[in-house]
Amino acid sequence: MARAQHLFHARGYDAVSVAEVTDSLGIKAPSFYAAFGNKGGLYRRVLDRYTTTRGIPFDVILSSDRPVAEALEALLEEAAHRYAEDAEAAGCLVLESLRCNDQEAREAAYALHRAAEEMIRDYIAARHPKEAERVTDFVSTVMAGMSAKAREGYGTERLLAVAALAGAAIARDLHAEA
Amino acid sequence: MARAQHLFHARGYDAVSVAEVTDSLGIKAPSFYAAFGNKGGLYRRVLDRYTTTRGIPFDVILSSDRPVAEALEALLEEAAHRYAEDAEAAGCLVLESLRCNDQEAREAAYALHRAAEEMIRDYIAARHPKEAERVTDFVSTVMAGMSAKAREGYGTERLLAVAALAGAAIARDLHAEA
DNA sequence: CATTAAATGTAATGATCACTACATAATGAG
DNA sequence: CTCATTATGTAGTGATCATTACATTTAATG
Repeated sequence: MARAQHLFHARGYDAVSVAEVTDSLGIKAPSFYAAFGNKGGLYRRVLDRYTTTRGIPFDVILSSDRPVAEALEALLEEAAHRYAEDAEAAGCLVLESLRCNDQEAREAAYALHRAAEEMIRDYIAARHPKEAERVTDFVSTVMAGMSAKAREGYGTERLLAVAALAGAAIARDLHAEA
Repeated sequence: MARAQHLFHARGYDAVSVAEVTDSLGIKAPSFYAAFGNKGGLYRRVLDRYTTTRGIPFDVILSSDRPVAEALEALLEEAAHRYAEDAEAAGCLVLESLRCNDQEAREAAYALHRAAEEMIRDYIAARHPKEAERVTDFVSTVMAGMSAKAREGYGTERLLAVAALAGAAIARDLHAEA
C-alpha cells in the first residue's frame, strides 16, 4: 500500500498503469484484481491511507484554543512542510487528484476535499461567521496553489514564505471586523 | 484552431484524443497530421494562440505607473475575470498544462509560465528588489490556486474576493519595508 | 483535355490500456 | 493421503491511443 501510494502521489492517477503497480508490488494482474477489485478500488484505499499518513490533520490543528488566524496560519505552515517533505511525491495527493481524468478517482478525491474545506469553514464560522466563506475560499485557494508550487519544485522555505504572507492577510482580515 | 483551443482548455491535453480533435474539426487524421505534424505540434500552436486570445496581458497590466501593489492586485483581478469567464474552459490553460502527462506539452507550458513569472519578478524588482522573490512566489501561488478553484467551479465574484485578500497582503508587505 | 501535384479518405499499424478466462500450484480440512 | 478451496501465473480480451501506408479524389497547370 505504501508503495502504491508513493507511485500515485509521485505521478498521478492517470499516469500510473496497473501494470506498473503490479510490477512494483511484485504481483501479477489477477492477484491485484483479487485484492483491490480494480484500479479505482486501490485508489480509494490509497486516498484513505493518505489522509492518515501524509494528509494534514485538520482536526488537530483547528481544534486548538489559539486565535483563529493563528490556527489558520499554522495550517498553511503545516501544508508547506508536508507538501515539500518528499520531493518525489510533492503537493497534496487529494488536491492533485482533483484534476485527473478518471471520474471515479476525481470524485473520491473531491469528497475528501469538501470534507476538509467544511472543517475549515466550520472552524472559522464558530468565531468569525461573517468572514467564514471568504477566508475559507482564500485558505483553500492558497493551499491549492502551494500544492501546485510544491510539484513545481518549491522547497519548504519558499512555501513557508508564501504561508506567512497569506497568514498575515488572514489575520488582518479577521481583525478588521472581529 | 479556436475549436481545438477550447477542447484542450476544457478537458486538458491528455484527455483530448486526436480522434476527438479531427472529429470536432471535421477532418480526417491524415489532414490533421499534414497540417500540424502531430498532437504536440497542434498544442504548441494552441498555447501560442492562448497567450494572445485568453492569456493575461502581463505587459499591459505591469507597465502602468500605478503603485506596484496596485498593479499586482489588478493582475489578480484580471486573472479572476479571465479564469471564470468561460465555465467550460475555466482556469489558465498554461497553469493547468503544467500537470499533464506528456513531457513535450508540459515543457511548452512551463516555458510560457516561466516567462510570465519573470515579467512579474522583474516588474516588482524595479521598485522593490528585496521583496521581489517572495512577492512573486506569492502572486504566482495565488494565481495557480485561483486557476485550480476556477476549474472547481468558483465564479468571478469568489475569485475576486480571493484576489482582493491577496492584494491587500501584497500591499501590506510592500509598504512595510519600502 | 491531359498531366501532375496536393489534399483527402480508407484502413491499417503497433503500442498500451484496464481487465479476465483458464490452467496450474499452493494450502487447508477431513 | 484426498479432496476442496484459495491463490497465482500464463496468456489473452477488446478498447483506445497516436500515427501512417496507400489509394482515391480534387485542383491546378500545360
